[in-house]
Amino acid sequence: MTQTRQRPLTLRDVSEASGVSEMTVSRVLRGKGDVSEATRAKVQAAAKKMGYVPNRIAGALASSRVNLVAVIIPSLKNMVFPEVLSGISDRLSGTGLQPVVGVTDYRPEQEEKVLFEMLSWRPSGVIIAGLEHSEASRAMLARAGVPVVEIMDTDGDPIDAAVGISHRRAGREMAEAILGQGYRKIGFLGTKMPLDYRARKRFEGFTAYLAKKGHEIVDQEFYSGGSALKKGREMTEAILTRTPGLDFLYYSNDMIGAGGLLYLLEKGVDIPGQIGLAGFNGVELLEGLPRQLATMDACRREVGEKAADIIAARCALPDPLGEDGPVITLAPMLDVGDTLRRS
Amino acid sequence: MTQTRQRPLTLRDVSEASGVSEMTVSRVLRGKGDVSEATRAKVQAAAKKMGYVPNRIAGALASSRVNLVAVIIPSLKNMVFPEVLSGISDRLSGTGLQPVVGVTDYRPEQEEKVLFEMLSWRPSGVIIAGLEHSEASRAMLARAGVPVVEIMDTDGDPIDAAVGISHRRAGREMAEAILGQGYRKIGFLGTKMPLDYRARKRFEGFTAYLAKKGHEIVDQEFYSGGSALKKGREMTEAILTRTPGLDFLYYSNDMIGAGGLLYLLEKGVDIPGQIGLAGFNGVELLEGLPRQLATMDACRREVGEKAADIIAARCALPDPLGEDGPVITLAPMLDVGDTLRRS
DNA sequence: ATGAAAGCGCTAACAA
DNA sequence: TTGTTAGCGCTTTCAT
Repeated sequence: MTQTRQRPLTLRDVSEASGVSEMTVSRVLRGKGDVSEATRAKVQAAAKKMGYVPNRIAGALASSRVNLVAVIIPSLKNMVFPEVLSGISDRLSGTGLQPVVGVTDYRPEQEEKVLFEMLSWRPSGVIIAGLEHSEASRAMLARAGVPVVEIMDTDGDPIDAAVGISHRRAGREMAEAILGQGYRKIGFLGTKMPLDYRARKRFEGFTAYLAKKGHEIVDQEFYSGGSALKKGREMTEAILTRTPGLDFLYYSNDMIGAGGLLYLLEKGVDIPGQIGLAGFNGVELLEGLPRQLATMDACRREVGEKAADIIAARCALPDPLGEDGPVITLAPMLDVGDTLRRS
Repeated sequence: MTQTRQRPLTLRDVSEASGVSEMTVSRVLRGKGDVSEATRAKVQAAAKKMGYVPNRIAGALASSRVNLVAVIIPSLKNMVFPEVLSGISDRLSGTGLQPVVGVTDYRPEQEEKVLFEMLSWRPSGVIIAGLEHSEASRAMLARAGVPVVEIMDTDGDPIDAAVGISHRRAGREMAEAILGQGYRKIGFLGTKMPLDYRARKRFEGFTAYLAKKGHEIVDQEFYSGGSALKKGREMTEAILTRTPGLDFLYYSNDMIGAGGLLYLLEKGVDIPGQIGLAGFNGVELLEGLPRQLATMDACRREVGEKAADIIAARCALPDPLGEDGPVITLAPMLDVGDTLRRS
């Protein structure tokens, strides 16, 4: 490694190299204020030649402005959050704001740590998954003095703004569709995740609707860890061995649903005649399966986009905290695919 | 939103609230230096009650120490980088270092921008995917004055340290295995990504070995965008329609390979008798498929772990740039699965 | 064990 | 259009 320089360059170095005052160099590099074309060119040439990289730490401290948006999500491993992220970064690009991602692993203590860590960099805004946070986290968010958007869920009390779907409603609508097609002996397969509040809300909405119509879930199966596709197979086999009469399987996510679908097709089960299936999320993967699994789209990209828009808009305001942000409830879209219609 | 406070709290606020000098408060909060138990307790109580969040910007400026490691990767959308990331953050946790992720979308200009942006926060180290960077990027990395680890690939010239596999060798070994099983009419299916150097190196290694043995690829098919699983189906159909005699399909990633596998099984093709298949990456998903697709593991998790270890170790050194870091070449592991043996 | 002073590299505000 | 001065909120260093 050709170590060109131990000490990073400062504005002063550029100033000396170009014979222009630090202040003017700063102006050129930020594109603010009036600078003559000649000076501008001279400074830019010098900065570029030296390979000057500004020190945002100093800049941020001096201006008390940080172009960072903290994005706090539970996981990167399941395709849903990367899509949200991509919605966020698309909309943020061009606003001068930059997303910075923190991952909580669905653990509240971890969320607290990550949040503290990120807030200590004084970001311009926070986008955080879910409405359930520890007391300490809620307090930090409320005091942070920046716009906060809670995403993915609107069943609850936002601290500030929120963008998402109602998972209770998603569960309810799925139940409605399933009963509507005449399925009655319904099994549920999900994650063993007491802290995945959104999965739980879907489950609640689902069972509540069944109950209202005088039905209930006949059997259920939970898993944790491992390859979701494989777990979907195994759970499907397990639940059908235990309760052979089931005519519908509702999976808490598309990946395990896809595993179940592949398993049942191999077994030669008539889908959706003998058994109907549905998942949740609307992941792209489904398009390549032998049958299109019924699912419900959580509008992940759109959630990210809208959240980013809210942050960007409020950061542009003179008083970003003038009033609470909006609560935007998107409508989850049922896609019956090939596995949820008996007609 | 109950806006408790407009101005974030400072050390001074905690100092006043606890009746202890700023300096001592700082010592308590950082756990450095000798502070009496009584003072410590008093300060901690005050800070906690007020909900003080330290200002790292000021801290970093004053100490010229930043506990951030910049991690720059091409994409979050394909399961490979999330695994690398999780390896990184596991190993970094406990060292006091925090990963910060930037995404380049396989675009060199974007890489340059992201890198500049991250370096402007003066991170303690950089982990960046690939060995191919623009001149400007290489210059920035070389001048950054911090350890740099280039990951995923070791076929080339690292700036400083590197951890990865040889993709040429991965391609070569796959070719060897395929020819070894007697397959001769080989088709290649990949991404239309001139900037995915690693995919290209695998391809080169693959074709070079075939050539050495007097063979060559009979047909090929490329795609871009869309659901990889679905594209895998479509490409497989396309290539076999055009060139029906193929007896092996080598896919540049497991996802399109999985799509091809599902397609061929549906068509009733004898796998691996009539046609053999192989992908690349060793993704978890494969475990749930009807047949285990042959693949080659890129050791993603391990790459992340080793890269993080290198950074952590060198950051702990008095002179992190004393000498160039190591180049660690991991051995890609061939997994023949169920689709690459005729025996 | 605690405090006081100086300054990290930049930018806001003002002066020229 | 350009330069000067005074901090931003912390930590370093040195004194007590």
